[in-house]
Amino acid sequence: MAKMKITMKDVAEKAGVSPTTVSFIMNEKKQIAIPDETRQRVLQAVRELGYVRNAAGRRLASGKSHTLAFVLPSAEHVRVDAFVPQFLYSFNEVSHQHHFNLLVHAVENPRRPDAYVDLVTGNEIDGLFVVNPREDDQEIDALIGSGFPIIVGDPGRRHPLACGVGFDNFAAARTAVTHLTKLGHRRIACVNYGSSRFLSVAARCNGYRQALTEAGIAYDESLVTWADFSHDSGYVAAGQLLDRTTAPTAVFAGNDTVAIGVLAAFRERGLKIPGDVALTSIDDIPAARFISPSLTTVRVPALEFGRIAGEMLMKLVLGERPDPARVYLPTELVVRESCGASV
Amino acid sequence: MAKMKITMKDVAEKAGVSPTTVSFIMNEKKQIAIPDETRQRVLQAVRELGYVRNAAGRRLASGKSHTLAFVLPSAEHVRVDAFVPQFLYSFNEVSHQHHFNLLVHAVENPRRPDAYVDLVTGNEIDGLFVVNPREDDQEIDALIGSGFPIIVGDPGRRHPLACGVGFDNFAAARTAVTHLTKLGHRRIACVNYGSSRFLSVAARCNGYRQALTEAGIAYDESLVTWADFSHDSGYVAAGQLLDRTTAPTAVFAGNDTVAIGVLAAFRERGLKIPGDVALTSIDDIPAARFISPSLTTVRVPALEFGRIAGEMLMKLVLGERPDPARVYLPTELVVRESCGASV
DNA sequence: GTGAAAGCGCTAACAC
DNA sequence: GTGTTAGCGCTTTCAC
Repeated sequence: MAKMKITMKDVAEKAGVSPTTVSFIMNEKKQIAIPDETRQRVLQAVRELGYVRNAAGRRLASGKSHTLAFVLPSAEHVRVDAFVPQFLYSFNEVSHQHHFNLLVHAVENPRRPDAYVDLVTGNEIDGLFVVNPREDDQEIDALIGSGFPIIVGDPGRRHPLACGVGFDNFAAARTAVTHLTKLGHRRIACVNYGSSRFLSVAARCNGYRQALTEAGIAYDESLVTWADFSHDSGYVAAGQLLDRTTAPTAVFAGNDTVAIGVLAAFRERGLKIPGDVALTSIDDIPAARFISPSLTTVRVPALEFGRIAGEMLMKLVLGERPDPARVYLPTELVVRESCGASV
Repeated sequence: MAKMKITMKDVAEKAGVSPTTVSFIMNEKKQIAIPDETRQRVLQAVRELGYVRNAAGRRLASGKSHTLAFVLPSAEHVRVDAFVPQFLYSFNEVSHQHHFNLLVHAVENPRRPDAYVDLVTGNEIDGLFVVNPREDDQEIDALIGSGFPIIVGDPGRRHPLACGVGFDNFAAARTAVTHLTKLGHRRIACVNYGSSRFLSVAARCNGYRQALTEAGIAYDESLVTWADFSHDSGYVAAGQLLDRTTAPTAVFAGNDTVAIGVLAAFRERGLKIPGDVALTSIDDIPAARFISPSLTTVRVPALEFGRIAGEMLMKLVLGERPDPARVYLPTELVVRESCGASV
C-alpha cells in the first residue's frame, strides 16, 4: 500500500493527459470515446501508482454517494430474526454487482426512529430500502413524495405511491390458519411477533382472524398474544398463553423464529406435537426443515425478496422506473411435522 | 422535508454569523468557547431551516467519513450463520452511539476477496472490523502495518501486531470434545464448518485433535468431514460421513449452525440422541436452547464480541490505543440434551 | 469569540 | 478527443 496520497492529478501527469481524461476513464463514460491507446496508458499509470478514487471528492462533485442503505426499523430484528440475514445477503449481492456500498441502519434509538432520514438529507446515500416500515412513520411519506429512490418492504395501502416488494402477509397468515381449520382445529391460538405498529404484523394478525371467520369460528381474544422478534419471546408468550387458558389444539405463530420458541414451551409442558397441539407459521427460515419437529410454514422466497428489492432500487437510483413498481412474491404452504394430517 | 438544499451558508446568514461559527457549533468543538446565546441562535436557525450537514463536504474537508466497515470474508456467512447477526447488532449499537455509520461489506466476489481494502484507500471509511480473516489475506497485513484503524476477529499468531477481539477457538473445541471423551466416547467424528483457510476454523479443528490426543485416542481422518456455513451443509456432510464409515458414538460440530443440520442427519437415520450418538458444538446461538434436542455447546458471548470490537475500533479511530490491545472473551460449556450424562 | 480564505479531490460544462 | 476551469459544502488555519 502506497503511503502517499495519490490523486487523479498524479495519474494524469504520469500518463501525460489531463485529470478530465482520467476521470472519464475511471467512470467508464460510454458517451465519451477514448482511444484504446490512451485508455491503456492511463490504466497503466493507475496500476503503477496504486491509485484509488477518493470517495469524498467524488461524492461532493457528483452529488452521488454510490451507497445504498438497508433500513431496519428495529435493531432487535438484526439480532434474532433468521429471516432478515437471508435477504440482506441477496440485497448485498446486488449492490456489489453495481459497485455500490451497503449501509446498514438498524434503528436502535427509539426516541429517534426516523434518524435514517438524515442519511438522505445529508447526502450520505443514493437510495434506501426500508425493510419493514412502521405504520406511524411520518417521515417516510415525505420521502416517498420527494421522489428520492426508496423501496419499501411489503408495500400496502399505507404507502400507495411507493415502489416496493413484498408478499401478501394477510393471505399468508390466512393460508397458515386455514390449514389448521381444515384439519378440524377449532381452538386456535395466535402468537404474534413484534408490535402491530409494523404493517406486516398487523396484516398477519388480520389474516388469522379472517381464516377463523371463514371457518365459522368466533374470535377469542384470550387466545391471542404477542411476542417480539426472538425465539425467547415466543417461548415466553406461548408459556403465558398456555398457563392462563385452556390449552388450544393448535397455534399459529407470526413467524418461524417465534414458532421455535413456541415449540419449546409446548415441550416443557409435556405437550406432544402435533398430537396434542399443532403449529403453523410463516417464513420458512433455513432451520425450519432441520429442527424437530420440522415446521409447517408458509414459505416466503427470502433471497428473491432481497434481490428484487436491490434491483428495483438500483433502477430508481439510475433514474429508471421499475416496472412493475410493486412486486408481490408468491408464497406457498410447506407441510411438515409440526402439523399432522388430522386433529 | 425542505425541497431546496440548505447549506451552512444559509444557516450562517439566518443566524447572522459566519459559516465558521456554524461549523464549530455543529461539530461541538470543545476547544472553542462559543457563548450560549450565539449557540442557541444558530441551533434555532438550523432547526427552522431543517439543515443537515452534507456528508460529502464534510468528508472531503476533514478527511473523515464517520463510517465504520464490518467486513465478512464470506457472504455465505451473512445468509445462514445465526452467530453473525448477534454481534452485528451490538457492533451497530456502538457505532450509532458514536454517530458513526455502518457499512457492511460481505465479500462475494471470490476473485477479489480483498476488495474491502478499496474502502480504506478510497477514504470511504475511518475504520474496519474484519470479522473472520482468511489465513492467506496479504492485504490485511499491509493494512495493519499502515496504522489504519482495524480490529481483527479472533486475533492469533497470524496477526501478531493487530488489535482484536475473539476467544480461544482451540480451547473451545478442546473443551467440547473433552466433554465427549470424559463421557467415555472413543469414536468421535468431527464436522468442520467453512474452510480451513479461515483461522478460526483451523483452530477448532486442532482443538479437536488435541482433545483426542489427551484422551489417548488415535486421530482417524475418516471421521473428519467438512461442511460450510449452513444447516444444510452440516446435514449433507454428516450424512456422507455416516454413510461411508461405521457410525461414531459422538460428533463434534464446528458450530451450532452446522450442528442443527447434523442432528437432522442423525434423525433421518433413526439414530437416537444422545442415546445412539451424542453431539457437542460451539457458539450457543439463540436457537440452541430452544430446539430439540437442545444443544450441548460452548457458549461464546456474541453480544460482547460485537460491543467490544466496536469500542476498541472507536478508540483507534479517535486516536487512542485500546488497552488491552487484544481481548479474549471467556467461553463456557453449556450442557444440554444433545449430550447425555453417560455413553 | 469570530470571520476570511484556502483548499480537500473530484466532476462536468464548456472551450478548443 | 482532450484540456481548462469553476465549483460541490465543509473544515481549519490564521488573523483580527
